[in-house]
Amino acid sequence: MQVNIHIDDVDARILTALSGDSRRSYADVASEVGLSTAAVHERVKKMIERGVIERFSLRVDPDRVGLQFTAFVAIRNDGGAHCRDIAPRLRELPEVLELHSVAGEHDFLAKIRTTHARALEDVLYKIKAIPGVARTTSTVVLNTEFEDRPLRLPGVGEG
Amino acid sequence: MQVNIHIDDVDARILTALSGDSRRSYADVASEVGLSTAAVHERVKKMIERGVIERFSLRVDPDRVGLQFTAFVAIRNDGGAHCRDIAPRLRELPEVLELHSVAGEHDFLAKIRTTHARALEDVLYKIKAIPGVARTTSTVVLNTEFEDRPLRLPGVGEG
DNA sequence: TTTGAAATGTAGGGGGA
DNA sequence: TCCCCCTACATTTCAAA
Repeated sequence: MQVNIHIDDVDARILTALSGDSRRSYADVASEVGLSTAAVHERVKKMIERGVIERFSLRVDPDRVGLQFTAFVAIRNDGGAHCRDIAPRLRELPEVLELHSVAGEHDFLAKIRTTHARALEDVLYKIKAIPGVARTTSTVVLNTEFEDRPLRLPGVGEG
Repeated sequence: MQVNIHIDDVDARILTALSGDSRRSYADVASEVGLSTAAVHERVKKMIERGVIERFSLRVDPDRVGLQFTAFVAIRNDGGAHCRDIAPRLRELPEVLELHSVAGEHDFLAKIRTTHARALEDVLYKIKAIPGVARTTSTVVLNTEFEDRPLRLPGVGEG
């Protein structure tokens, strides 16, 4: 089954193979998907060019690099002229790992990671100081069951 | 400044260097942090052994692989005997990208990605069918401002 | 497919805390 | 003493013709 206009089934299988370990050799991936090394290399290159692959990255255990504390912070704006400027300001805070604009009661949902609870307080003060931010609602993470799982693409592994 | 017991400053700088592009050669990283290629290699190997580096991965643009729809789903359990079994059941669903046990009004917060809104409905039915799940509250993502940013470790880049 | 260039990964020796 | 770094080299992988 064709997944979409950006990638075909073979691309999807290459992405799946690499997402678990992006340092696998192309020869290794090639034997898994049934292509030559050069063909895999060519497809990876094209997926990078098309923006399908954004970058090769590294999964670090946050607990072991001093980021033991996680919280989700919902942010509501005041409906004023500053609303458009909130996201860029939040991007400046390294503790804000991800930021989503959301529908519903709040306007943004931020995933935040710090060394400890006390440090979250500092970040919240900074967020509340951003013009246009009306209020924040924090949800403290007790335990992260899982995150950053290897990719599971729709339509792969069903044939 | 020593970040913590797991890594020192040099490790932190290596992680920072690799997190933006994990395919950078060790020689390249070595010249940046002021070590030999072999020393960088050795440190990376040890960080893998100690679990600091969990894996080398790949950042894929979800919009281009058929995952255009994102939602956060808060899950409340019924306080019964099945509560311990909810997380493993949620792990079986590939659409659930991450799962956190949280304090507050709800018990779990799940980040879910599907092809479209209709597909989220299917996932929600599956979640509600899990024994112990009392109810779910979904927050639809309108736009992801940013996520999976390159690492910014506390105590790095301040010296 | 082939082939040169480059990167990886291992071994052994040396120096500083 | 112990830990870490460096040089050197064999092997593997890359990337273009």
